[in-house]
Amino acid sequence: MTADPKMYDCPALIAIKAISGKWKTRVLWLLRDGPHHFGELRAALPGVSAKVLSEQLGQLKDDAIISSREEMRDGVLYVLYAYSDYGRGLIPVLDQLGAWGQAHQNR
Amino acid sequence: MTADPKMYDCPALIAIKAISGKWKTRVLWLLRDGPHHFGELRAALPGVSAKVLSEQLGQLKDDAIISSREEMRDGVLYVLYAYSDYGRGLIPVLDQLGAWGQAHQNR
DNA sequence: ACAAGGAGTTACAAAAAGGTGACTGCCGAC
DNA sequence: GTCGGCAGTCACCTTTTTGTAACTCCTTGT
Repeated sequence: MTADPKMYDCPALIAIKAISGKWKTRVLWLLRDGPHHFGELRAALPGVSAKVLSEQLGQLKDDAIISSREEMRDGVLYVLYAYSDYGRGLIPVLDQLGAWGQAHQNR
Repeated sequence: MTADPKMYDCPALIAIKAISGKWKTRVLWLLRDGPHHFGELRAALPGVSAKVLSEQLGQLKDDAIISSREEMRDGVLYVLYAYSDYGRGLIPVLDQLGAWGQAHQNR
C-alpha cells in the first residue's frame, strides 16, 4: 500500500479506502453521538451481518479511527466502540462528504 | 437508491459511492489540470483497462461530475473529458479527503 | 449442570468489481 | 480499398466484498 506508486498520485484514494465499505460510514455516523456496543450497532443497521460488521469494525480499528473497550454490565460482557481522538479528525471530512452527498442526491 | 431508507441515515455514503472505484479519484485528480482524452487518461493510469476506464468515465458522466466532447484532430477523433461546472464543486471535498489521506498515510 | 445474553468466528455461497484479449466502427491518408 | 490511430464494446474469467447459518466462548444466575 505504501509501496504502491499509483497510490502516491491520489491521496484521496487512501482516505476513501479507509472509510469505504458498505457499513463503515454508517457506523461512523452512529458513533457521532457517543459509544455504542456491538449489539446496538447491529440493531441500528438492519441488514448487516455479525460477520461483516465485525470485519468492518476491525478495519476501522486497524486504521485507528475507532477504539473499543470491554465493559461488564449485569454479568454480561459488552464491547463498546467509540471514535479515537485520531479518528475524530475524520468527522469534518465526513461532514463535507455528507453535505455534498445530500446536495448530489437531490440535484 | 433514493428509495433506500438506510441511505438516508448516511449522506456521506452517497458521496462515497459517486467517487469510489479503483480509478475514479485518480481520473478526477488528472482532470484538475484541464481536459484529457481517453488515450491520455489510459496512458497516465498504468494498469487500467479500456473496459474499466470506460465504465468509470461513464459513471462519472451519469453523475454529471464530468462531461465529454468529441474533437477532430488530424483526421482522428479524440474524446475529451473534463469536469462539469457541477463536478467542480467536488474538488474541495477531494482536497479535504486528500489532505486527510496523506496525513493518515504517514501517521 | 445448564440456561441466557452478548460478542464474535467459521465454512460456504452469492454478488459486485475489476481484468484480458479479441473484436468493431470511424475517419482521413496513401 | 486498405492501413493506422483513436475510442470504445463483447464474452469470458478472477478477485474482492458481502451475505447466511451454524457454531464457539465467556460470565453470571438458577
